[in-house]
Amino acid sequence: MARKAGSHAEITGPKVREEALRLFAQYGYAAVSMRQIAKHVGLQAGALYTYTPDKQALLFDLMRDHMQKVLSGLEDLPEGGPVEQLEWMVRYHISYNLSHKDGVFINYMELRNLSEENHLEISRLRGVYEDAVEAILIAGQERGLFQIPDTRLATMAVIAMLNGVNTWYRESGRLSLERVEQIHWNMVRRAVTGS
Amino acid sequence: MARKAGSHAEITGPKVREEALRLFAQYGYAAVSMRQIAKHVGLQAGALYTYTPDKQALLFDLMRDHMQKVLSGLEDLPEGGPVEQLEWMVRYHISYNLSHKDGVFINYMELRNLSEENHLEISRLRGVYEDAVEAILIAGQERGLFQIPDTRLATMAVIAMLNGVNTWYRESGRLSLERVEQIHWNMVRRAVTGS
DNA sequence: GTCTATAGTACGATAGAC
DNA sequence: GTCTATCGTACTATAGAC
Repeated sequence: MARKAGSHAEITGPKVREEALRLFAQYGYAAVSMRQIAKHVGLQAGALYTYTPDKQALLFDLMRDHMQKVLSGLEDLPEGGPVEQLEWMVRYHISYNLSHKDGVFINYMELRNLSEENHLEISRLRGVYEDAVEAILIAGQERGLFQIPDTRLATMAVIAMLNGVNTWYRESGRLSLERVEQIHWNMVRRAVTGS
Repeated sequence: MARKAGSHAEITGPKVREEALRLFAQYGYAAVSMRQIAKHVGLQAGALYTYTPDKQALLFDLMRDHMQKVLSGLEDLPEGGPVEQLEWMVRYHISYNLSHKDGVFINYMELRNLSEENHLEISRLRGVYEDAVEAILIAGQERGLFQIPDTRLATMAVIAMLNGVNTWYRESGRLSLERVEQIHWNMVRRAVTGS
């Protein structure tokens, strides 16, 4: 297909999202201007509006895409007992988050910059993830494998602990990813089973 | 002392800080304007500069004050064994954070909006807190009370888990503060001792 | 699809009156 | 200590040319 010089929709669209994600994660949604995003993509600011109706929609799309990818990864949850499933969840959560730091970060930090409608949808998706974790804890509790006084609180505590990894882990650091996963699994296992 | 009408330094100064803290926590530093702060205090924007050299200094002062209060609370750490000290830390962390939500929140969210120099100082203060927690874990490890493969990782994991409470706890909710503290202490104890 | 140009608004910070 | 007024700059978003 013949195409005008400077027309690169298939490349430019993803690049806009990529740069926006990076810049939002680094400086925060409110602190990043459309001009700044455009500059990093190699466009004038006005041209961004070919790819997003406005700045808010750009943020929302990035956050929703992140959550949808996180949730679709849950389809690989292995069959088996709650203990095996919980270990898989711990490792999946840590490794997915570490390989998608920017997405994780904006989903944490930018909730308050969403419109009310968009906020509701992202919170809903987050709830689906929390429910998936809690379902494992409930199953283990019912079979007497776990000793958990409150499965919802335990769910939030486990997720919070695992989220913490992203704040300090460095690939060049002292501990390998496998070791970090393993130590966290040990702590989570002991926290929910007492053994 | 006679005083001009509208002169209220002793009242206005704290009120500026109070409103700034509230607004920064609610909307984010970058999204809040000096005009907005002034309006909530009952001033014109220019008058704010009687109380802070600029917006950045206002943020930094709020964050530093929060960390200094958190750290000065550590002076009440009871003498005794590592297990008793760790329980105290868990309860202190949860209850202090829940009673100073806005301060906790901006110290989490606004690090990236600090100048490099200010960022260094806040990170240093945070490090002092982390070191205090780790010292307890190290003491327990040395006495054979804890079984922790890596005390630094365990420190970060415990702090992350406890920080999570602020994201979901509501006073009007299902669980009392005491119960939340107690359940978390149980999980932390089991995570570090395996019993 | 991207550009230039711009409308309309808001920002942080300062100057000088009172 | 607070006000009014304002400087200089930056913002989101749109219009119209190519």
